Amino acid sequence: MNEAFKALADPTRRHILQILRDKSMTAGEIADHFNISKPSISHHLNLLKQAGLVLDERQGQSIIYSLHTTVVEDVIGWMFGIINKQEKRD
Amino acid sequence: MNEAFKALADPTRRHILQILRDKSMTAGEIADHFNISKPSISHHLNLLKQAGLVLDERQGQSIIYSLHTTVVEDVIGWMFGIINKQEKRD
DNA sequence: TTCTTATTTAGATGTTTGGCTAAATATATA
DNA sequence: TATATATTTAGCCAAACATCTAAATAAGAA
Repeated sequence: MNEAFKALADPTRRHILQILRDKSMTAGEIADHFNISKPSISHHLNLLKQAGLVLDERQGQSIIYSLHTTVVEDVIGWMFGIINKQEKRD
Repeated sequence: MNEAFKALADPTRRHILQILRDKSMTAGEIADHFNISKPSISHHLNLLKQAGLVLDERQGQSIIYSLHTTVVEDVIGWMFGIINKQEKRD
């Protein structure tokens, strides 16, 4: 989950997740939302993928990225653990 | 909220939050949980404070740090926003 | 006031990160 | 096969970050 927290620390990467929330997209479509070079966006996508926050799938020439929510749920769980004082940790 | 996400990206700082979940502590007591110099822990505490994740209060010679959950709740809200596809953003 | 304890500030250093351009790879099409 | 399109990889650089030691500040005790 450390990689996920690190991935979430960057505003561009959080924005990518918000964009993917609405619909899955190719790397190029995602890049079109930013004033950042495609290689840089590709690098961000790779970090998000390593963190388990997105999935990628090649479709012809393009690679389609989609949200993967399992790890997000894990992070939410961790955060709730911080908030809920009464609940005893294992 | 960007500062909170950045603060959460570091494992030491997340550990500090977990420690403070159980009870508020002085900077020194917190530092005793780590093999890191006190100035470094002090720096982490300052970042957590800037991010609104902890509060500090002087009590005599010591400074007591405590969890502040409001921003954690905001972050959780953001994360839920990522997960819940159906919910339309404003 | 002087000494001790608790904590932070200052300044230095090595590592990580986010961005870039240029080159490489993968696929589709002519 | 040759060319075009989509994306990633490689290599570079400046800024940010995590850590350290030494010095400064704040409060209490002698």
